[in-house]
Amino acid sequence: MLVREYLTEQIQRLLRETFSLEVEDKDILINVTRPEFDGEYTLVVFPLAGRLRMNPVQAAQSIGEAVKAQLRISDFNVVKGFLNLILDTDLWMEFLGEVTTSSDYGQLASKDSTVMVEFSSPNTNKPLHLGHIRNILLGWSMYEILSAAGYQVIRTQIINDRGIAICKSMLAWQKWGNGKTPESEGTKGDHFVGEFYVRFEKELRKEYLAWQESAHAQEVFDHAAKKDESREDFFARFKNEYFNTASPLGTEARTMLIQWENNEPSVVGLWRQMNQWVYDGFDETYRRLGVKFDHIYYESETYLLGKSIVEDGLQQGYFYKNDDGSVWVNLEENGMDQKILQRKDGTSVYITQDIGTAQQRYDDHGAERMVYVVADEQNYHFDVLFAICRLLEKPYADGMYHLSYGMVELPHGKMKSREGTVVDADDLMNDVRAEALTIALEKGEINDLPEEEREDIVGKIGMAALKYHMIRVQPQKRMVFDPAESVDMQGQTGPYIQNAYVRIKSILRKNEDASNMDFGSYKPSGHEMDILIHLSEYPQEIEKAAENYDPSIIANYAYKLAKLYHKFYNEHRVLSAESPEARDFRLSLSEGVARVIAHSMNLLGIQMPHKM
RNA sequence: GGCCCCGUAGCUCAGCUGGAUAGAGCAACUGACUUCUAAUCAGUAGGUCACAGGUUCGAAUCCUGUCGGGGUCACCA
Repeated sequence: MLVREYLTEQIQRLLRETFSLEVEDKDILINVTRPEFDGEYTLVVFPLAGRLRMNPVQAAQSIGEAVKAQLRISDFNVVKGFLNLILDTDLWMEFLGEVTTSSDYGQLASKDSTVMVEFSSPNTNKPLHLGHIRNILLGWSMYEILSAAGYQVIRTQIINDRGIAICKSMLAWQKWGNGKTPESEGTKGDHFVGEFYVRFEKELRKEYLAWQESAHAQEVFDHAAKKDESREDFFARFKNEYFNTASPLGTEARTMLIQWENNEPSVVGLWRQMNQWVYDGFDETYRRLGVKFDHIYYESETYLLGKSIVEDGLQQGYFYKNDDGSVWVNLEENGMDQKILQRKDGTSVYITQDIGTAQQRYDDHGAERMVYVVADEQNYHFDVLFAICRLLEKPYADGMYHLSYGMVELPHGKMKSREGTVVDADDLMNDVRAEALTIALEKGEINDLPEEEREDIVGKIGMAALKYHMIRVQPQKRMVFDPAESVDMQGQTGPYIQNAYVRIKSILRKNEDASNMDFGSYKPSGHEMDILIHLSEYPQEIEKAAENYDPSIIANYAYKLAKLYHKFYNEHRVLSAESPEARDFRLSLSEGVARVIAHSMNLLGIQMPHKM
């Protein structure tokens, strides 16, 4: 018995049969009744009144009478054009029975459609940081939410394992690594490689500064600087060009890239080795975050397919060749610019791999939709990518969606690796865990548990705090993250929601008589009704979160449910209720809340502890 | 400058596919643990929903413009 579904269908039928009015689902606007009025659900009659040729109050009154006579509605009242409905208690009890017994409340009917979700997608030259965490959490919860909404979902990532960046780390390791390995240094592989990337950048900067004192640099400055431009501004702007032209280190790195593309065994061997170190490190971080992938794509394996699609597009006249031999696409008709797809030397650019990867994925899995979880700084990139796929009339073009999210910033501004202000993912997880441990020890509830169990609980609490903190904000909003204040554990937080669950589990553990539940003619209180109503909203919220690609909807839903339960808990006794019927009802209600809390939090990748 | 996103309480955010008197948390203050876990609850205080027009029975929500913040407009990824 899905309450909202029942109301919508039945009112639609009733309007047709009793009022000869044919209306669509979407014209039946049903809200949860505001607390200051009597009722559980409210039909907004304004849109219907005109079509019934009545004023809103009359219309609401006559619909109310019909509804009361024909449906499982015990009473109604009319306020202006709002028809407030009071449903039969036994309908609610039936609903509660379903929540507590069926194993799949919150699992929507299969939609028989495959969706692919791409997330994380790191570069292989640096460890994961705060920004990746937001990405990974969004991607993971979209996977869970879409699955609950009835889709077949494939989790994927693209690993940018080739290009100049990884060559920088490789070169630095060759030059200054002295044969060290993550094992020899006892360092996590991704951090190990990241250090060499940083080392390279440091040496490059040193080299660049020295070069700026040379006669050659003076010459370049005299020629290329804008009028009134300071040396400082000019050389800041010139950095990339320096790397690509005058820099000895740059030359070495580029040479390495060419050797890689030519499959030079020594270079490819080193590349494999360093990437493997990174993957081992990433795997550990993913494990701690509780995420997995079904299919991992590597840029090194798809960029050639991208290049061949570009070639085909050129043959078929979708793209054009410039005088210098570079290949372009003109998207001006779509309100975008012209975009390069292949350099004049025939090498591919960033977007090429995405073109190839999309095709590869469609061939592999036939997904009708592909969701890309990528920061909003790449909005334009994805507009262009999707436009190109439409231009090429790819069958998957219309199912592509960019789940764009705002950057995570620190109180002082953006994270900058150069200034050492990057918040490392592993460090952050350690911090929140430590904070959770401190609070748990103060409370003392879990002090007597075995070490292993305690670790498990503290880990769940810390991760809940971190994950909830990041998911509760709508994706498109950028967020400021203050590592100094770490993450709260009180108020609207993950642990607050876990606490409601733990309280319920504690009650259920103490309940020895879990045999037949008999609610008799128990009439739920206002607080209890609020919980029932909110429980009944759950399927719709999942649908909404899936349609809008917005996990924050579930985060807010779960919080409200926990809040309602805490409130109820403080005002009602469960085990020592005033009657056996009340006790049975409250035990059931608690059980239902625990199930839905666990289910909804699982959609966010958050696990429940049994004690805290 | 063009295009995109954001602007709601001191701070962090809900509410936005038009509905009733705009809601939470944090911070501040006041209460509630011999009573199923106080990581909780109850209360006080806090608002020109950035601004100005428009659309209509009704606008925080939709449209237009303005202002403020961010992103992007690379043969970087």
